[in-house]
Amino acid sequence: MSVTIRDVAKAAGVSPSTVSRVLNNKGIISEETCEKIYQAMRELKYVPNDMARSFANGSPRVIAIAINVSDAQAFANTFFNRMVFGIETAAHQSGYNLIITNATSDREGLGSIERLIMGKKIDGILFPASLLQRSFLTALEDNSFPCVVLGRPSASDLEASWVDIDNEQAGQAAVNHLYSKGYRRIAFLSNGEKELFNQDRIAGYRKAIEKRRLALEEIWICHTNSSLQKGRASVRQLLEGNEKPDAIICSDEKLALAAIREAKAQGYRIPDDFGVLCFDDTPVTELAEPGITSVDVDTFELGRLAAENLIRQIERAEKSSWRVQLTTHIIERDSTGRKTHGKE
Amino acid sequence: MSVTIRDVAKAAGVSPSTVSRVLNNKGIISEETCEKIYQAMRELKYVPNDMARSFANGSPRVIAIAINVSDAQAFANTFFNRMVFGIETAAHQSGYNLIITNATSDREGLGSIERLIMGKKIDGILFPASLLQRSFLTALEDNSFPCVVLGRPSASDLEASWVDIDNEQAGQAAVNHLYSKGYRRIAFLSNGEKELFNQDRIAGYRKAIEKRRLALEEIWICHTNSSLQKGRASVRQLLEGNEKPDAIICSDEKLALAAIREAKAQGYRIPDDFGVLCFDDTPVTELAEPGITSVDVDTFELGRLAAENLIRQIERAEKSSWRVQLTTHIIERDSTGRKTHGKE
DNA sequence: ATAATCTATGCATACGGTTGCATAGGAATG
DNA sequence: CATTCCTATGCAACCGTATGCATAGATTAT
Repeated sequence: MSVTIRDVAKAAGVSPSTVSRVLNNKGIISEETCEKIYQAMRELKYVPNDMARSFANGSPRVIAIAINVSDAQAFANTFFNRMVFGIETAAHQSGYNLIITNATSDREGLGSIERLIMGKKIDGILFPASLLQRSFLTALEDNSFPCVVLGRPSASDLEASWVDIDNEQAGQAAVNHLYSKGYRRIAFLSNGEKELFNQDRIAGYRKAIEKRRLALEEIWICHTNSSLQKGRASVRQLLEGNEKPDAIICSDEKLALAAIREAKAQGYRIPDDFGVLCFDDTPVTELAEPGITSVDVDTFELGRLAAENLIRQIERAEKSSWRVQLTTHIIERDSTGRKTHGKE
Repeated sequence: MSVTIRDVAKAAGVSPSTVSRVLNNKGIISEETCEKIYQAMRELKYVPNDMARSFANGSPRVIAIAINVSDAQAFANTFFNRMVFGIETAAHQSGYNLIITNATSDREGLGSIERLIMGKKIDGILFPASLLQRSFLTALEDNSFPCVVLGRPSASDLEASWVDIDNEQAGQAAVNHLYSKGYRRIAFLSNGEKELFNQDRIAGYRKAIEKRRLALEEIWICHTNSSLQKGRASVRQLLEGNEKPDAIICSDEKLALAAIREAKAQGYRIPDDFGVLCFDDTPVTELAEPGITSVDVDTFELGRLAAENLIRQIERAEKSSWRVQLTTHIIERDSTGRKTHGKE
C-alpha cells in the first residue's frame, strides 16, 4: 500500500494526530516538530489520500456543473466552453475539483445530479438556467444545498443565486454603437419570442431608442428562429416595407449572416447603406465578410464569478441569494464600419 | 446526520454487512432478506455515501480529462467540446464521474494532475497529446496508471494507448472526393509543417494522388499558418504559377476561406473553376458562402471510445496499449459542388 | 511555593462501507 | 443417523484522516 499519515508519524517520531495538524495548520505545533514532520514527508514522498480526507471531513472539495449531452446547442457553443474554463480556474484556485455531469435522469430513477448530491460526492453545483426544473431547484433550496444558476432563471420568484450577462445593457449598447456610427433607423431581429434574454435585450433596445428619440416602429422588432432562410425572409419584409430600417441588431450570428446576404441581394452596400450587428462573438462573426460587429461577453469571467460565489456559499454556508449581471462590450468590425455617415 | 447503512440494517433487522452485500450484489442473499432490505432503504430514503465507498474500495470511480486553460485554441474548438460530451457519456454509462482539470502545475510544485493521481482522487486520466510531456507520461507508465492519450503522441516509442482520427485516411478521402467531382490538379495548403496530423494528411494526399495517377507538383504542397492573410498569399502564388491547381485541400476553415476569397478575387468561380475543401466541420464551414465541403470527424465518438477504453483499463487492470484511428467522412457542400465537371 | 494557565502533543474514537473468516441451520450423502 | 457440504448471515477488522479530550511539562500569576 501507499505511504500513510502513520508512516510519516512513525518516521518523525510523533503521533498521527500531530502530522494531521501540521497538514491542516490546526492547533499549535512547535517549530522543531514541524520540521521533523516535513522532513519525513519529503523522505517518504507522502501524499495525503484525498478520498480518506474527503470522507473524514464530509466534504470532497468538488463542485459540479450540469450539462445536457443531448443538447446540440451547447456543443457548438463556444460560450459554454469558455465558461467551463473560467469555472475550472476559480475552482482550482480554491482547491476544488470540477465534475462535469449530464443532467438527464437515468433509468434507476435517481438522476445523476441527485446522486452526486445525496452521495456526498460534491459540495455544490452550477446549473445552466436552460436545464432548470422548478421542482429540482426548490428541492435544492429546501436542503440549502449550495447552487448557482448560470443565466437568469425564468421563474422570478426563485431565491437562487445566479450570474448572467446584463442583457438589457447589452441591448442598449447595441443601439448606442449603431447610433454612434450614424444609424438612426434600427431594427431588431430576435431568434425567439419566449426567451428571457431576447426579452431583456429588446427592453434595452427600446430604452436606448427612446432615450435617443429615434424612430421606433413596432414592425422593426421581429421574431423568427435561428435559420438563414427565416432570417432572410424577415429581413426581406423589413426592407420591402414602407419604413425601411438602416441597421439591424440580430440575436445571433446566423441571423446576422442572413441579414447581410439579404441586404446585399437587394443592392444595399454594407456597412454604408445598412449596418448589421449581432450578439456573441464567435469565429463566424470574425471570419464573415464583412466581419460582423458583435456584442461580446466575457464568458470566462462569468464562469469564474459563478464558481467563486458557489465556493463562497459552500465555505461560509451563507445562502443569501446573490446576482451578478456582467456588462458586455462591443467588438467593432466592418459590418457597422461606415466611413460616410448617413443623414445626421 | 444522514441515513447510514447501519440504520438500514437495523430497520431491516439484519447486519450492515448483509446490506452492503445487497448493495453490491455480492455473496448470496435470500430473496426474503433482500426484500426486507430494499424496503428499509426505501422507507429511510437511504443513499450510500459515495465518499465512504470510494474510500473503502480505494477507488473513487472518477476519471479526469486534462485541459489547458490558457490554451486559446481549445476554447474556440468545438472539437474539444464534443469530445468532452462523448467522454462524459461513456463515463456516465459505466458509473464513473468526469473531472475536468487544468494541466499546468501550480506553485506547490505538485501539479494538479499528479495530485489527483497520488491523492487517489481519480482512477484514470485522459490526456490531450498536445499537453503531453514525455517525462510525465513515462512516470504514468511506470506506475501503470490508467491513461489514454487524445490524439496520436508524437514520440513514437511510447507505449501509451491513444485515440485519434485516421489522418492519412482523411487525406485520401479529401483527394478522392475532389476527384469524384472532376478535379484533377489538387493542391494542399497546410497550417503547419511540424504538426503530426498535417504530415499524416499529406501522406494520405500523396498516396491518393499517386494511386489515381494525378498530377503531383511539389509546389502544390505548401505550408503556412492559420491566417487569412498568409493563406491568401499562398493561394495567390499557386494561382499565379505555371502549374495552376483546380482545387485545394486546406488544413482548416480559415485557410479555406482565404482560398475562396483569393480565388474569387482572381476571377475564379467556385466551385466550377476552383474547388475548396477543408478539415473539420464547424459553424464557419456551414455558414460560409459558398458552404465549404469538409472532412468531418465524429469527435463525440472519439471521446466515447477513449473513455470506454480507459475504463476498461481501470477495471480489467490490463495495460496493453491500444490504438484507435477513427475514419472520417466528407460533408459535402457547395465549395466542391461542381455542376459541370472539368476536363475528364 | 502553589495554583492557574499555556503550549505541545498523544490517545482513542469517529466517519460509513467493505470483506475475510466464522458459523448456524438445512440439505445432501454415505 | 453421522458426516459433509451448501446457503445465508453475522462479527470484527480495516481503509486513512480528523478531532475532542486528556495530560505532561513549562510558564505565569498569586
